[in-house]
Amino acid sequence: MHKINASLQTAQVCVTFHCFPPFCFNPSRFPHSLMLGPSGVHPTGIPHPAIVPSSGKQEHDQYDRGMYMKPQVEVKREKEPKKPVIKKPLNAFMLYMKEMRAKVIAECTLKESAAINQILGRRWHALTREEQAKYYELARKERQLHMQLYPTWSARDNYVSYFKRKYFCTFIFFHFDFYCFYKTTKHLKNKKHPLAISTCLF
DNA sequence: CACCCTTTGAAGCTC
DNA sequence: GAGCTTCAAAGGGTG
Repeated sequence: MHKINASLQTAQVCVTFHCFPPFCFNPSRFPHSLMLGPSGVHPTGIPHPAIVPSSGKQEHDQYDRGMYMKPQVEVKREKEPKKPVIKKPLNAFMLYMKEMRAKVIAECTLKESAAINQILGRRWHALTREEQAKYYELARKERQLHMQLYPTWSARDNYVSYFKRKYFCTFIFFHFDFYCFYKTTKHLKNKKHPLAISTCLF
């Protein structure tokens, strides 16, 4: 009927309701200030990682200049072209991970990204200031390039605030409670479904 | 098949 | 402005 995933440890909350398709929560449904055309080519015509075809899975090559574009596979609507999303520029650690991941996989014969990232996190801290500086500089250049290509882009374009999530949860719980209440009272008149209490908790 | 896990850093949000 | 939250990448694991 419904599925609620709440990960407090990572402070990332995801709510998916299968029983109420119109209310299905999806960050991509929030408007983005800057979208690219179907070809994935930026209006400036300058090739960049942010530019990737709107269809198909994201590809990762050696210097993936399409890494800023993410096809909105979350939105499942037929006859509606999937609009690409301009992604955040990678920070220093992300650039380091991208470069060293293959090496760690080869060394440790691991494939699970969570474990690999733990190793990369430890190795990152083991780097000297000079070694880290190389990646900070790379990240700075990436941000500069990103800013040049997408001057109107903001990280908030891909940002779903806690308020929005909380507000949405309240909204769907209210409707879910109402649904349960309705289903219950169809058989048990004058008995309120206990789930209805959850609405008050928000 | 969508989401979790796991990391750091940048940027957004809230108070 | 401090402190918290989200999202960038990755891909095996999970429900």
